[in-house]
Amino acid sequence: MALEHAILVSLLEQPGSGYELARRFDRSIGRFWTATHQQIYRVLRRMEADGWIAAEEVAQDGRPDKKVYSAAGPGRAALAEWLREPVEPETVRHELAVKIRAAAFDDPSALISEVERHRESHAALLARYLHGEERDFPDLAALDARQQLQYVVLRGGIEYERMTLAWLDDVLATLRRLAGAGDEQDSEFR
Amino acid sequence: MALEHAILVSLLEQPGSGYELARRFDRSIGRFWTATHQQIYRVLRRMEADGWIAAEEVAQDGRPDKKVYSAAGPGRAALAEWLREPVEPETVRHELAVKIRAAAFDDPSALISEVERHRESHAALLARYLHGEERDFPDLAALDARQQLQYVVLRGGIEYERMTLAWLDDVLATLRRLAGAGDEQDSEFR
DNA sequence: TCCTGCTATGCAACGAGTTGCATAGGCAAT
DNA sequence: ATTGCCTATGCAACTCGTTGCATAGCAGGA
Repeated sequence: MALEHAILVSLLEQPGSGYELARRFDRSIGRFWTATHQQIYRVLRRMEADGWIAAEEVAQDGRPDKKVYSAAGPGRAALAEWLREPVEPETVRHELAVKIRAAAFDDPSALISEVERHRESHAALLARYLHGEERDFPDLAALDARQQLQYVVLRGGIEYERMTLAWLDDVLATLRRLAGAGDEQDSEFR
Repeated sequence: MALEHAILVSLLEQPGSGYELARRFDRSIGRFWTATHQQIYRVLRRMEADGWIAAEEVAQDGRPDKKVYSAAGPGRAALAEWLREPVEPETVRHELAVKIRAAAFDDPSALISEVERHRESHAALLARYLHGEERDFPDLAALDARQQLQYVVLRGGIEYERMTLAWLDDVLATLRRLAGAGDEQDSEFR
């Protein structure tokens, strides 16, 4: 499990409460590691019990109190140890790929609007990444080590989205070709 | 959950036993949807109970009997229904991306050999994809609908691996630059 | 001969992840 | 006034996924 490590990294970059972490996982980090607030709260409690992180109660006005966590020494040590362990091969779950192969046994044209929706959401994400690139990394010469590593991960996201967009266009062309051919075949029976 | 649907697609493409399915998930399908034999057996039993698939006991000599499953009518109907439902946004788990950001709080050079190993395994996978492309899709003009859809998924895999290789080179260059800078800084203290 | 490995299926236990719901105050709009 | 949304945390129940182990016959090599 690496959720604990993803949380540690996030807390090292910036301390925060469970709620704040959940929102970070919905945004930036969440593009590389997803988690719900339930998971995060549970893991935070375990990590605090293990001494990986330290909590501080913070009173707020007009809002519920929050517990702000930050990474502690044992947490940093655990992270360093994890870094030296080999990663297990990524488990991939490409639902759309399964659907595309499934379309062979049904009507391929039924998938077109679905793929178009995917295309749009990937295009929107790419735009957000590019915006973040301009905003967070304007001066390439002035980046410290942490920023350089954040930036190379962002570049990976950008390239992934570009590649995915091109592939989805390829998929759409294929589906439309098959839908067209299917129509022609139907018309032969008239 | 889409494991059931991935299994249905696989059985529609070619009937098989639980064991055979598990091996397919280790190979071709497994690049887009992973599953262990335990999961597969459990889901197969449920699907058979629901009438989605039909089983036939097959005696073999020199080997244990096997149960060969094939997709039944209700299974096809369930698949068609699923095709019309929108997919939930893919849950991504990019452990390496987390590690790269974590490296900012430890020694970046400790990650280099890890990334190199990843690079090699992606290069090997790309080679296998390209080999499969030559073997399974030599005559592009003669592909039926099913093959065209399989091929467009394979093209996605190929482009993904190419993109990943390029990104890992980018990551390696960044890590080496940081490792070099770290060494130089150390040497200033001598 | 023994050990390893392959085919083929399965149980039991655990850990990870999801979903629904609850609390509780504040804010803004209808 | 009521409705709905936001911050902030949490319980309980469930499903999904993983790991370890078991059986059982056959094949091949040390």
